[in-house]
Amino acid sequence: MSDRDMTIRDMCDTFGVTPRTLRFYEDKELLAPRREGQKRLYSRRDRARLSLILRGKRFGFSLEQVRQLLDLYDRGHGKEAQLRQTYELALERLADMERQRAELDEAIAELKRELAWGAGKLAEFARMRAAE
Amino acid sequence: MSDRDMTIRDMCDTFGVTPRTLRFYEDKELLAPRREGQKRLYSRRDRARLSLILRGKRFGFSLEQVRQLLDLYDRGHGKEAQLRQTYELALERLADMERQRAELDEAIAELKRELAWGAGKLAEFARMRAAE
DNA sequence: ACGCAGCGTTACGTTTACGTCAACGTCACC
DNA sequence: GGTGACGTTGACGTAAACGTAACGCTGCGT
Repeated sequence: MSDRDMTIRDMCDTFGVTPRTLRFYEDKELLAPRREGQKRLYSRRDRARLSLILRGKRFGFSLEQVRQLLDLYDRGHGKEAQLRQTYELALERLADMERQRAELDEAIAELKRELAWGAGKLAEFARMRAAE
Repeated sequence: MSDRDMTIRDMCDTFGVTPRTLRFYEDKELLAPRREGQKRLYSRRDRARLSLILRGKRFGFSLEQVRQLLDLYDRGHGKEAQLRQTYELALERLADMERQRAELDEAIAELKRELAWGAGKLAEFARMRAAE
């Protein structure tokens, strides 16, 4: 039952997305579920792709980048050149993410300093109340 | 000369923003420079506010949140209650930022694992070429 | 047979933080 | 008295990733 086709609702429940999102991804050519009459049917392969899409988003890839990666993956099934391209792109992304983390760390440190200052001020108020 | 009013261009050069940005902030009531005829003149106080705005942005506050903080700051000049509110808000932001960093770390680790896998595959290709 | 839940398409709305003209004013300078 | 350089307002455009109607078809339960 785990490898049967799923309806759009099943997919939404499984992956925590809305129908609109799935149709949107389809529109962007990230997904291409089978049709049975009007209804969309998502195969195991579609589910694998959706997993990759969502993972890509967690990594901060844009949908467009994800699409390129999926295309590469599809077309270059194990072919070295394609893998290398994917690899390079991921490396760049990693660099981006580490830059982001550095900035975030910096901002966190700065904010903590401000908070320490504020805490000091508040403690001052507390002492004033106590001394009165 | 450091505490004289500045023109919009001076501001842009000093803070690395565009005129459009300054007008936009004014529109959003984040800034309210004096006018001399038509021209905007930014006082030392305006510059201080802009610093705070940009710092807030680095912290991930939205402009709307920044506006609220500036209002609090203005109206509650040193009054404990206002300071406390600002403090609380900053604490929440800090929590957000640390959550973000945790997610980012997680994503980085995951991406690194994928990269390691890719590197392995690429090494395999290299070995194949060497063995031929 | 009736009604409604659920899926479908199409198309416009939303959010944030500005960018990008367009059309005009004004000031110094040559 | 042009010619730029810089300033102004106003309005529309942009990006991403969907949300939100609006309206129709269809199957299912009663």
